[in-house]
Amino acid sequence: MRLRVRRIFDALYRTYGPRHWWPGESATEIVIGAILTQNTNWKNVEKAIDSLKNHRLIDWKKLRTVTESDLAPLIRSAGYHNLKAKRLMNFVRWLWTHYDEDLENAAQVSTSQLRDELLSVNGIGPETADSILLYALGRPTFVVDAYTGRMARRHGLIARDHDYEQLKSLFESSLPPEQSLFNEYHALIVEVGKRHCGPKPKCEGCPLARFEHNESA
DNA sequence: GACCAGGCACATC
DNA sequence: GATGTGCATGGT
Repeated sequence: MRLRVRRIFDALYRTYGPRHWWPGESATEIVIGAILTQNTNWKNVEKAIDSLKNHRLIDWKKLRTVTESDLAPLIRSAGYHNLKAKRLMNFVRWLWTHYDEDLENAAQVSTSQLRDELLSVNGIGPETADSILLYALGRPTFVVDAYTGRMARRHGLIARDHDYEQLKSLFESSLPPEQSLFNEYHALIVEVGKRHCGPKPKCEGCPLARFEHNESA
């Protein structure tokens, strides 16, 4: 199974090449994007981020000065705007309280401790926490998303539904713990996911077609 | 108009 | 522990 995890990566990389992820100009923008993209199309998130940029709000110190009701209309396009305004401010308060508004101050803290701290913030679940750790903080932690689960099920990596942590450890135990590899792999899964591995499989031309395929999955 | 998108928290059984 | 529901906009 571990070999298959690596072979799937090779097949995806050969087809799509490097993805240059995360699409964001700074760690701050990546964290904000990770929260805004929860269950949401990235295009809608980009509009919200542009709107925050126009208000010079991709900045933790500036974000300390606004309220949730200031923020919500600016991120409207990303959906769930009231909820996400709360979640974003929860993160802002956490960063203020624990790291003096600066992600760099988290550099000395172990990945597992940081992950636990992030998960304790209301609105930061496992995928968002891992996205922040991997893409904003450069930690080698694997990000699992809805595409990952479908791909793993349909292409014989797992028998049935596994929970987030089980899927995460399958990938992490199959690969050398390198940030650049985990970065690329997750991004490639999203790419093949968008093209072929949505709720309804679109298998024509899929680079994973030669791997076992469970039609019922 | 239905379905989907790079989740998460909370209620209920 | 599993399952269901609210949160919401914009693209296809």
